[in-house]
Amino acid sequence: MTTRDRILNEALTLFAQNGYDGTSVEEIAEKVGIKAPSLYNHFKGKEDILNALIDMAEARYEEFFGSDRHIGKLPESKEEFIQTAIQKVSFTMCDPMIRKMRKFLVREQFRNERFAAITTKHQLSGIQGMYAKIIEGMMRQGLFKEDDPELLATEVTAPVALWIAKADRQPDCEQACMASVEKHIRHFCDVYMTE
Amino acid sequence: MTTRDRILNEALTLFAQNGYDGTSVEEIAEKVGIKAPSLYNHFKGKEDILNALIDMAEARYEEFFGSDRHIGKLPESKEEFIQTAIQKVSFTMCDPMIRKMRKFLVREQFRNERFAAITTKHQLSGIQGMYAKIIEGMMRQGLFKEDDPELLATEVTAPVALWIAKADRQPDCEQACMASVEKHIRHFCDVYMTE
DNA sequence: TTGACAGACTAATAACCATTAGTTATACTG
DNA sequence: CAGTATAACTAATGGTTATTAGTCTGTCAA
Repeated sequence: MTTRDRILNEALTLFAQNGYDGTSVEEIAEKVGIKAPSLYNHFKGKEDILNALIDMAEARYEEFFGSDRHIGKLPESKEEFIQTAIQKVSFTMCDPMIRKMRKFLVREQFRNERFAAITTKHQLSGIQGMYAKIIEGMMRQGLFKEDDPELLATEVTAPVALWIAKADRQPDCEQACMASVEKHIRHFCDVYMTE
Repeated sequence: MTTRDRILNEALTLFAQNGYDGTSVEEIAEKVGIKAPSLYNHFKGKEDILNALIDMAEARYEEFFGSDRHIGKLPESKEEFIQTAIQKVSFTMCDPMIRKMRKFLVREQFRNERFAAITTKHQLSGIQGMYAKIIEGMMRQGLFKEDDPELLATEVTAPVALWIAKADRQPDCEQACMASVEKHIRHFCDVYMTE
């Protein structure tokens, strides 16, 4: 792993923990194991690190939500839909790297329009669009009752987003949050799926 | 309005705009119209202001979500439920003071357990509990189909919370957000209410 | 009128922070 | 081996920040 990558990594950790303004260049350098001025061999300055991180985040979400590849094959039963969904949520909630990205974004979302747009894509339009496609596909196969896929996507994903946010704030209730998520998804399927 | 209150007011505005670490004591004093050192006649220091603000927020949410008074009389028809809900959302979304409080809280939610708990109360448990009571009451009157009131409360409030958050980031799409909210609430009522 | 007090001011301090300049050592490349 | 680029270091600069000490002014009660 290159020094540049290690800097980005430690910066993300600290920004997620204490925010951009709450983190000093010296802190970052210390975590990397170099002196602060050496950091200027890799980045033009503190803000340059921030921009590199938001570039990363944008690329990641673009790749994840933009292509249809991540949708994979459509679930073929109610139980498969539920299991797939829960697994995705559990991963998203607990994976340390994704959690750091998310906290970083939540903290800095008001910094400028670009941060705002990426946050919206991540929290709302991205996941919603992805699930809209899945639900639309399953509707065509008769697994979901006829309805507006976009609306259903919002209704299933929004509560999950709030519970994930709660788990980010209070990591000790991850299990409780996952239980709520499962209960919610099962209820959603009971209402909107066929049979 | 006392100087102390003006300090709190301007501090909240700046904290919501630029965050706690992004705001200097001098900026606050300048907005109030006094010099920075004079501010120490009213507060022990910068962090003291922060704590006073979070005290305010906690008291406010405690009063708002704790008592049953704010629920008022239960809506007696589908349309009344929808109109009441939309009006509440519109007010919450647009009122400048509430918006500042919300942005302040979102920015500082990771500061410590207290901030985290208050944020959760505001974003999740508070509003959800309030709507659970309303829906439960309306269920008893036969306006809602028999179901778990807590689950329904989450399903109706969570998407709204995300759209309000989006409007906080991108105030130019308040109208679009309100339109989405209305569409969502109407759909929710079509699915879960009787008739 | 006097005295107390709240609350503003000026001035100063000590810490911290991002950044720059200049130097040195190590590791490839011809 | 020579030369060059990379990337680390030390030291210093300029600016900002929170905070404190001490002083001055106006207001109200005795």
